[in-house]
Amino acid sequence: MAKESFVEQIADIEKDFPQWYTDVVLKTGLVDYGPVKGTMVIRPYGYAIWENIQSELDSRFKATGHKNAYFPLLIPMSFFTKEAEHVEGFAPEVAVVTHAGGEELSEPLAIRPTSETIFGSMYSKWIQSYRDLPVLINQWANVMRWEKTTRPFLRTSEFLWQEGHTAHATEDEALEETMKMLAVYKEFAENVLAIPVICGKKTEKEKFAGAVATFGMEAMMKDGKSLQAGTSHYLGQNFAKAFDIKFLDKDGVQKNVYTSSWGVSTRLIGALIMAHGDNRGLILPPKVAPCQVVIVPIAAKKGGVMEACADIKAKLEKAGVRVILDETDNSPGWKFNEWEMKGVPLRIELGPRDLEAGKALIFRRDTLEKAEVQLDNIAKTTQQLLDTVQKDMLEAARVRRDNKIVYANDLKGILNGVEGGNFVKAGWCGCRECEDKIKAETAATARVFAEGETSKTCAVCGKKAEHTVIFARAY
RNA sequence: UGAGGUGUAGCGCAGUUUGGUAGCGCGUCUGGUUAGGGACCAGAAGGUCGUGGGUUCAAGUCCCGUCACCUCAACCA
Repeated sequence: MAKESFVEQIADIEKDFPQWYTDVVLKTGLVDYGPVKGTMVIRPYGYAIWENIQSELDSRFKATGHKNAYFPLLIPMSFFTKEAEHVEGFAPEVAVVTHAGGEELSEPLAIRPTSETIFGSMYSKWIQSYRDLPVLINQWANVMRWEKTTRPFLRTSEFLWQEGHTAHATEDEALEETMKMLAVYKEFAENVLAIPVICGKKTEKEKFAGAVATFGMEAMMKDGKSLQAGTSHYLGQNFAKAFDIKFLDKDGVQKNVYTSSWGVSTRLIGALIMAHGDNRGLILPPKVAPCQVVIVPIAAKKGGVMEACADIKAKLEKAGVRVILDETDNSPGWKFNEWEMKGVPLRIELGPRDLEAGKALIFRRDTLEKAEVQLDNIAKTTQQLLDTVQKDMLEAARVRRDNKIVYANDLKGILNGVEGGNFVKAGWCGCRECEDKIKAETAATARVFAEGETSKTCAVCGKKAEHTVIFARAY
C-alpha cells in the first residue's frame, strides 16, 4: 500500500513553521518530552550535538584565559533579594524547594535560574586584593526557569548552558570582557554553527535583570523571526555592591569590583534546526554534526560491497571524520530518508556497479546534489567537501538573512516588514512608550541596536531618533 | 485566570447517539525473500478504555465527581 511520503510526514516549512519545528525535533530523535511539563529529555543524538558545541566553545573560553568550575544547584532565597532588579525580574519564574529530609526548611531554596548571586557570594570571599583580579570563571550547568509556555530547546523549564562570571578591577576591563565574549560567541556562531548573527546592545526593557547593559546575539530563523542565541551582560558594580565584593587596590583604597556575565544554552540547537532545516528535516553543519558522513551500501549481500564500505569507513575514521556505516537491512530508500532527516551532511552510496567502476556516489545534504568520486582518494575528497559544506551553509544563511532586512520610517512600515518575515531597521526616540507601542501593534520587539547606522526620526512619535533599532518578531 | 476541545495498544484514531465478546492503520518482534529514493510474504506480541464513585443482570458507552493534556486569550530576560 502507498505510505505517506516522508515529506508529507514533516509539516511544510513554508506553511507551518512551528509545527515543522516540533515534528523535526521529535522525529529525528533529538529529544522526547519529559514527564514534568515543560521539560525535555535530550536523547543521545541531540546530546551529541551539544557535546560538539561544548567542546568548540570550551576551547575558545580556555584560549581567552577562562577556567571551568562548578557551583551548587540550590541557592538560598535571601540571595536573590539582595539585588532589587534581579529579584524582581526572576521571582516569577523561580522554582523553589521548601521541603527536604521530610521537614519544611527554615529558608526556602531556589533552584538556580542563573547563578550571578551565588557567584557573587563566593567572589566576596575569594577576592581581597587587586592581585586576585581578574577572576575569570565559567561553569557548565543546568538551570531552571518556570516558563508558562515551553518548546523543546527554545524555551524549556530546565535547560543546559554555560555561564561565565567574571570580576575586574575597573569598569573598562569589565566592559572589555563583556564585548570580548560577545565577539567569541559571534565567531563561534558563524564559523561553527554556520549561523550569521547580529550583535548589539539591548534596550532597557529587554536587558537582563540586574545588568547595567545587555548585549545580545540575534539569529534569523528561516521564517524571518529572531532568536536570541546568546547574551553578554555588563553588570557594573550592581552585584559587587549587593554581595560586598571588595578589593584593596594599588592605591590603598577599598573598591567594589566590576562584573560581567555571559551565556549560551541548548537553545543554540533550536537555532541550528530553524536556521538551516528544510522539508526533509535537519541540515547540520559538519562541525557540530554527530555523524558527518553516512555510508549506505546498495545490494549489500553482493560480492565485496560490504567489504568496500568498511574499507571506506576505516579510511574516513583515520582521517578524523565522524562516520557511520549503515549495516541495517532497511531498504536503501529508507536509509536515505532517515539520514537526511537527521541532517547528516554527506552520504556515500556504494553498490556493485560503483565498485566495478572504482567510484562511489556522494550526496550533499545542504544542496541535495549527487556527484561521483574516485574510491582511491575518497578520504581527501570527503574532507574537502565537508569544509565546503560548512562554508556554503554560512554563506547561504547569510544571503537568506540579508535579503530579509528592510528599513521602515513609520509603524505601518514596521508592521509590513515583520509580517513579511523580515528584520526591520527603524529609528527610535529611546522612550519606553514608543517601544511598547511597537510591540502592541506589530508583535515585534526591539532586538538590538543597529550599530553604525543613523535614523533621523522615531518611527512612532516622529521625534528625533536616538538609535536605529532592529525590530523583529522573536521566539 | 477566561473560552473551547481531547483522554481507548508505543504513535494516530474508530467505537459513545441506541449499554451486550476491545477494534483499525502505522510502528514493534520472529522467520524468510529483497535492494540505486520509505519493498514484500507469513506469523506473533501488545489494552486497569485518564481516574473515583453511582445506575444496571451487564458500562469504553448512561449519571455525578475529579485529574491531566491541547488550542486561543493572558503571562513570559
